[in-house]
Amino acid sequence: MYAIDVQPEVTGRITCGSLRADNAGEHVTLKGWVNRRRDLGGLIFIDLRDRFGITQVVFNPEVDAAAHEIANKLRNEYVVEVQGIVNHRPEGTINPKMVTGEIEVEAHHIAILNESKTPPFYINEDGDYDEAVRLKYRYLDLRRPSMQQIVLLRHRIVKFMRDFLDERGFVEVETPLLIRSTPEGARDFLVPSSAQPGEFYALPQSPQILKQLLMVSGLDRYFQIARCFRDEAQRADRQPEFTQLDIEMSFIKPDDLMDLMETLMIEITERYTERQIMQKPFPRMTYHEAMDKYGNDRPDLRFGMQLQNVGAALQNTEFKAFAGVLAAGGEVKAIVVPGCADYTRKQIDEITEIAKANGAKGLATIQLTADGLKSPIAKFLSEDEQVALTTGIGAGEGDLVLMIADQPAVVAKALSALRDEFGKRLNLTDPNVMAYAWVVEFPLLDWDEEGQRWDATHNPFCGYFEEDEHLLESDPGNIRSKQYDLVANGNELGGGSVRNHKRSQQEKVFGLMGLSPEIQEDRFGSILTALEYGAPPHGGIAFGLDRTVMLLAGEESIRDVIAFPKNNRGVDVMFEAPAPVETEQLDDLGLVLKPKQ
RNA sequence: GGAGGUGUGGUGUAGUGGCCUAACAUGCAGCCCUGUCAAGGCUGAGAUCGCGGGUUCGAAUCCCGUCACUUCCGCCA
Repeated sequence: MYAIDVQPEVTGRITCGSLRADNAGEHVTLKGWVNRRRDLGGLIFIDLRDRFGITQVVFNPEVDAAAHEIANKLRNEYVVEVQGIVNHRPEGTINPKMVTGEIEVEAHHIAILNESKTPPFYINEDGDYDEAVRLKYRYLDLRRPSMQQIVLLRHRIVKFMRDFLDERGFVEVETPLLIRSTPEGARDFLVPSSAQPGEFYALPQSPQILKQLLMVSGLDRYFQIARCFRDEAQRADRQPEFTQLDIEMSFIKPDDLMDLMETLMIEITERYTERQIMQKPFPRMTYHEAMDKYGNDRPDLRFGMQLQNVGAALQNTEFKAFAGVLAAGGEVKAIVVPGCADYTRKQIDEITEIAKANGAKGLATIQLTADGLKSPIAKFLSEDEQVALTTGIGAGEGDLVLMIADQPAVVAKALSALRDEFGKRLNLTDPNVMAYAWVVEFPLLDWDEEGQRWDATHNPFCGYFEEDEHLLESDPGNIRSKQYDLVANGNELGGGSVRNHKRSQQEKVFGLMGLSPEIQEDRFGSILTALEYGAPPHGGIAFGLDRTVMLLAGEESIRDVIAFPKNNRGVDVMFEAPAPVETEQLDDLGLVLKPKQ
C-alpha cells in the first residue's frame, strides 16, 4: 500500500480510517457505507467503510435497543450515520489485520441516510467481474477500494508532475479543444459548428502546434495535462480520449529534456510505488540497436533473449527457404528460448501461429533435447550450420531455438512477438521491476508504399541531425531524427523531439512528405509563419499519462486507470454514447445523415 | 477491415451428446444465534445455458448464422 491518501482536516469529520486506541472513550460520529454486516442475533457488527478505511461498529441491545433494532435492517452499501463511543476491543478480539482493529465504536444512535439495492457485483471484495457490467455501473466500480487506490495514485502522480515542473519554471497553459482538422495522422474527431454550417472543428490529437507556438511566444517552458483525441481502433492500452503530460522547452538539446524527464519518472516511481527501477540512469539505445536486438522500438528490457542474426552462418545453406530469403536481401534471425526443448507438436504449432499472426510465413524450430536435435529443418542443414544455429548462438541442451527468415521488418515483428510471448510464459516479466530506457535516433522518415511518399516516423515537426542534412535528397530514409522515446517494460510511455525551428527546415520535411507549398500553407500556415518570427530552438515531449499510471499501478488495461472510460468500441456504456441526435440539431448544423447500409 | 477467445441464476464458475428435472460457491430472502471480523447453522427463492436456425430419437454440449464483450493484426503523424 502506498502512502498516497490523506485524512481530510477541513470538515472536521472523523473518517472510518482514523480512529485508534488513543481515541478510546471519545464520543464520535461516523458516516459511511455498510461494507459488511455480521448479525450474531444479540450482537450486530457493522464494518463501516469510507474512502479512508473501515471501522467496526457494534450494536448491543443492552447498550441501545433502538439502534440495535435499526441495525437489523442494514444491508450492504446502505449509507449510515453512527454516533457512539470509541472502545478498546475486549481481550482476544483485536483484529491485527485492520489498522483500526484495536478499537470499535459502540453505537448509541444510528440513522440510515440512504438505502441501497443489492449491487450488481461485490463492492467489498475484489473479483474479476464482467467489464461491461463494471462500466455500466462505473460509480459502483469506483466505490471499490482497489479502484479508489488507482484514482488516488493517479491524482498523486499528476500533482507531483505539476509541482515538479512548477519548481523548474514551467508554466501550465490550457490550449483549445476546438481546433482545425489536419488529415495527417490519426482520424480526427470532428465537431460541427452551427455558426458555420457545413464546417467542422476537430478535437486535438495532441497540442503539438500550439505548444510550439508558445515557444515562439517566448514562454520558454510549457506544460499541460492535456486531453487528446484520436478516432482509431481501441486496444488494451488505447482509448479514443486520453491524457498526456505535454511539455515543451526552449533552447534545449535532447539530453536536457531526457535528463529532466528521467528525474521526474524516477521520483514518481520511487515515491508512489514499490517497484524497483532496473537501471539508473536509464539506458539509452538507438532505434537501430533496439530493432536489431529486440525487433521492437519499445523493447521489454526486463529479460534478455535477444534476437541474433544467423545469416552469416547460412551463406551457403541448402535449405531453400533460408537461401531464398537471403538471396532476396532478407535476413534470418533467431532467439534462444531456455528450457523449452520439450515442447510438444501442439505447443510448437501454437507458437507458429503466433509467428504467423505477426506476419511471418513460417517458423523454424530446433529443439535441443537430451536425445539430440529435433527439428523439421535439420536434414537440410550441414553439421556446421547446425552448430552455428545452436551452440553458436548460446543454445544448450534443453533449449529451443526459434528462427524466422524474411525481410527485416517481418523478422523483427514476428520474433519480437515471440520474445514477448516467452517473456510472459517463462515468467521473466517481473511486475515489480520497471525497466525504463530511452530509444533515440529514430529515422526521421519512412517510406509509405501505399501513398508512394515519405512519412514522418514520429511527427512532421521533429528535427533532424544537421550532419544528416546531405541525405535529404539522396537518402531520406537514413536521416536520423532528434527524437527520443521513453519506454518501460515493453510500453512506449512517451516520445518527443527537438523540433524544426526554422521555416526552411520544416518545409524540407513537408516537401519530402509530398505536401506541396500550397497545401503546406493551407494546413500549416500558422506554424510555418511563426517559425519566421524569431522562433527559438525548442523541443519537448509528451507522456501518455494513462499508460504511465497503468504501468505503475500494475494494471493491464488503460480502462482501469481512467475514471469513466469507453469500451473497446469507443462506446460509453453508462451514458450510451455516442447516440443519435434530434433532427433539429442536425438542421442547425446543416447536416443530413446518409441512410444506414 | 481481419483473426482468436469468451458468453450457463445477481456475481464467479462446473458441466463438451442421454446420468441435466442444469451443479458448486457466493450473493439474496426467512428463521436461529451476545464477540464476530470472508462470522456460523438451518430453510428457501432465483438460469428455458447470449440470440436465431440446423443436425440428432435426444443439444448447455455438435454445425451454420448472428449479437455482445475481449485480446491481437491492420490502423494509431
